[in-house]
Amino acid sequence: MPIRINQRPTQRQIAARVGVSVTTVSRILNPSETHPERWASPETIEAIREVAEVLGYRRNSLAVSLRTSRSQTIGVFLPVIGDYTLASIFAGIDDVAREHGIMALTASTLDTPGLRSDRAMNMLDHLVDGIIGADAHLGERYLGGLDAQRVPIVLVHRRHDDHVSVTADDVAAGQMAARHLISLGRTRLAVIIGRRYMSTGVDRAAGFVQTALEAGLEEPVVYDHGFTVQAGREAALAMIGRESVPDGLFGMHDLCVLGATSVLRQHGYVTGEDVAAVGVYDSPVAGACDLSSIGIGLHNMGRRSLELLLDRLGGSDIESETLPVHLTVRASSDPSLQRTGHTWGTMTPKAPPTP
Amino acid sequence: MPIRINQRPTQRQIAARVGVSVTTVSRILNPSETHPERWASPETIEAIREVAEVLGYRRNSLAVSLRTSRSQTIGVFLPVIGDYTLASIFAGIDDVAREHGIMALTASTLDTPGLRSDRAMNMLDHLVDGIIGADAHLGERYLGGLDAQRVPIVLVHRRHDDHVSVTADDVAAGQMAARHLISLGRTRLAVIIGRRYMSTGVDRAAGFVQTALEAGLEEPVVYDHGFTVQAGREAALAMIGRESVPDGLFGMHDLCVLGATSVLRQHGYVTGEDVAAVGVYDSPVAGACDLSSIGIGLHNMGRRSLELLLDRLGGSDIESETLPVHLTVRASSDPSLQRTGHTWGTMTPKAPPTP
DNA sequence: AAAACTCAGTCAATCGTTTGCGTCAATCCT
DNA sequence: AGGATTGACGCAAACGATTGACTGAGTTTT
Repeated sequence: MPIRINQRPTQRQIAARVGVSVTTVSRILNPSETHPERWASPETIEAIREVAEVLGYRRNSLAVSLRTSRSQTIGVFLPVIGDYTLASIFAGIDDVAREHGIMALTASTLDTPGLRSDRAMNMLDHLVDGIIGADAHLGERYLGGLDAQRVPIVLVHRRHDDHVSVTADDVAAGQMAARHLISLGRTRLAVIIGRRYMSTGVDRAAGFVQTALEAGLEEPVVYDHGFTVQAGREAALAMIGRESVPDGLFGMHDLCVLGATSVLRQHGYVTGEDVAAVGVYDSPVAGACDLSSIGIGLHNMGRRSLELLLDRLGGSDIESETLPVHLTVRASSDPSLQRTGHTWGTMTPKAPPTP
Repeated sequence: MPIRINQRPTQRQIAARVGVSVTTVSRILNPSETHPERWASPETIEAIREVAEVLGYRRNSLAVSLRTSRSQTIGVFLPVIGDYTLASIFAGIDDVAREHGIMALTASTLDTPGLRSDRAMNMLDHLVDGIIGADAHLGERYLGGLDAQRVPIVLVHRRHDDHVSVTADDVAAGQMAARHLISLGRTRLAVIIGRRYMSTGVDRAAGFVQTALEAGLEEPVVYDHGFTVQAGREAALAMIGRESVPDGLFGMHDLCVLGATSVLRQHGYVTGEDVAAVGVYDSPVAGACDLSSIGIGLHNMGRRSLELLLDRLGGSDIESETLPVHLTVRASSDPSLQRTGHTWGTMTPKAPPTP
């Protein structure tokens, strides 16, 4: 008896084997929640279940989607994939997707709106039930071309007035960073904000600058070179070029702070002493490099975004959420803390292993 | 004239507007490569094109897939998402996918074979045309349960005898690391390999150990705590616990090396001097932290994996590929190089900004 | 004993495309 | 002039599942 030769078994085959109609098979194999009626006798049910089992039946999601116009699929837009931050958010999304048997179609859009539209079209062709966007730009409609298709959209990480979003409390993060630096006696502050279209950096800078001004400091200098290591390097070079190296630096991503401090260090500015540095995301490297950082529950942020989208798809009204942030102080801002990190070849005396 | 009210326009609507059959519409709107015959008069073609345009027609990929049993969709399995390495590979895959109008369904499997099978089932329900797996385990069949469904599989990053794979030349990477450390006069070597089921770590360790032995050194100690920062910390603690801190350390991931050196540093072993450290992947943090590292073209690796899969789907025979690796030496292994990295609060004299 | 009500199903349409096989006129060939 | 070819299309059956409407036998109600 050939169980499955090449093709996947279908309901029709089960129906034939059991001697009922596909209707009955369909009704038994996935009882609708709304009408959980008994559509068949216990024996028939048993028979269908058994044949399905032995044949290794699995429903064809595509056929279901076509019929029901619900694809159990969502689209996820990431500005870049390959970055810890976005990938972590996606991990949270993936988590919830798995729990709900949903598939995620992913596309990285490189923060290029044109690319985003193209890929959105592509996704809609696959009838995604909803979209999660991590690549919103301030001052520019998010997927404006998709108005006609009313597919629910939830933004994550970056906010935009047009849509519900799940973001960190970025303003609070900025305030927190500024207060921390000020409490350490730092007076000449600077902030690397990523790009001007990213609400994350903009909001953090807003809180940062506001707090600095309220404390009577000069207005912090804002650098918008990006959020990568390389961007941090460029920002640092700019600081050096304009001969205004800050004594307190806040960067919107651990990586750009590391990039910046590496260049500053090259020019003689010792991190933790000459310049206190604070990053964001509290990524693993921050821990390994003794970088003070403001942690954001990225994984949870991803989770919430899909949970909200699912609520929305379930018919509920949803509202934007703001997640709390917290600061972890390390030696990069407070040199009194033990340094564990990458102090390659310093003159620090070697200690014996602690017992 | 209502252009599209709520539903997406269909071929039927176009057919009705133009006054032809859906057959003709279908044939015009996507001429089959095999039979590029003229199915309609120039005027009809023009009319169909125009109506399609004005209605904003887009074909329903699901319906197409159902009919043709080709979904233009692939499944991608990642062990973890949120890691630079895997995310970069995925970025390469995503690139090719975009170029070919293919959608990628992603699932992270946390290196748990059961989870992988479950999600594979899910993907097959969506009729993925093929699968790319970055989470193969040595000594364990990869997706063995999927034999009946003969869906093409290409492995990436980690190899496995059962399938074609695109990997880095991991053995060479290990040899390269060992030779480098040996050339620096290091004699007590150790290697952090990730987990024993990862061909990456195992192969790198093989090359590393072999080279060390050939050079007449003692056999390097192997640590298999994992590849994360935390794993590196644990490995370092193990080294200290067994009182055999190496003077040359090779770790299979920049992050675990950073984790390890941070702990070692805490115990007085200065990176670059007491212990020369080399990582893998040459990630941005390696640059920022002056970590010597063996770079692998991860993005390209991802690209090649999907390109191979597509070749396979196109009917070609495909073979495994091995990509070259290259070492970038920085201060973590060679202290004579300029240190730029995160030397928080050292006593290095401050230099004036270079002009 | 007729009406009403379950139970255990079936029928057939539908989702949006694709595609092998016609068809019907006009034109071409010899 | 009669057969063959070509151009321009249409029919209808898939693909695999869902679902509102219906049926026919048995049981209960009044």
